[in-house]
Amino acid sequence: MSGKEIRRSMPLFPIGTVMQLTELTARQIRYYEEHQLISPARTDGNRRMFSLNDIDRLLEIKDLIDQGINMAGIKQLFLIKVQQQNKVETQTEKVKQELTDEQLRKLLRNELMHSGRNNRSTLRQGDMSRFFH
Amino acid sequence: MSGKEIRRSMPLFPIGTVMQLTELTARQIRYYEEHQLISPARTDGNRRMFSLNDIDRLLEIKDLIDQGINMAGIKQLFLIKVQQQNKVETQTEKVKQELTDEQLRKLLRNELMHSGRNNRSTLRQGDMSRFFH
DNA sequence: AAACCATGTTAGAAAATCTAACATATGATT
DNA sequence: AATCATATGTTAGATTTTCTAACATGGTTT
Repeated sequence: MSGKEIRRSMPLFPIGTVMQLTELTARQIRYYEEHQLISPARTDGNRRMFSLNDIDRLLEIKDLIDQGINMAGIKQLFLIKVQQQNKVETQTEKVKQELTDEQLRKLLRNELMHSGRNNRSTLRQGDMSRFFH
Repeated sequence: MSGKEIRRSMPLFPIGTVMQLTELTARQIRYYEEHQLISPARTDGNRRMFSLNDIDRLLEIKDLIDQGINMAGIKQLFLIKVQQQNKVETQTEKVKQELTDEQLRKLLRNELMHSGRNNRSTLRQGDMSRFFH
């Protein structure tokens, strides 16, 4: 349960890299943080460090902005998204409760093979699964 | 053939991030560059920017150093590695030449399904496929 | 011991990022 | 039309991060 791994939530990128990757300006990125659409980590020296998840989120934000949605709207959409997510999860829990051990094993095996863990979004795209080779 | 993608060769990480990820000091990283074991990109402002490939390589270097191999030895090993790689590739080429179109299609299909593109190393591990979730 | 190798440490300069403030274009509200 | 709010641009000054270059040092090799 230890060892060096890169997780989607690991803060790895400085704002300059994120600017390139998202084609957003530093001003925009900071503004979205100000409105709590993202919460990048900070170094000891107070520089923002972004994770892959942060970048995903920024791409989603960009998309929604392009669709004319404002800060408040985007915040709401994100809220709804987690709710949906939670709903799905408790639903899954419930189903699992009803399964026999044998059935459970099959289900888990299947779950591991497919679905890349949670990241299936309720909204549009914006995740980076399409990126890595 | 365009669009924003993250490639293993894209320079994304500043040296600070690489230090964390590899547990090498800045001094070490720069020293290895000096000896041409890596060639990180530079920003307009001359700051080093590392790709996933660079990080892989640094992890390999670290490993080889731990095994007591020196700069010259590592450089040689890397040289041999590309030669091996090239050999495999021309071999593959040759084989493909001899195939019918039908056979070729099958082979390509297979190649796409398995083997994550080139990164199977001749040496030990050191690639980051194990990292991402 | 002398030389060499890999790394540590330091100093001074330059680049990247930070916050805060003010500026401005666009669209909505009165 | 005048005003307001929103999202973003721009600037200034401070701080952090990274850079190169030089010198220091503990092990190895000769």
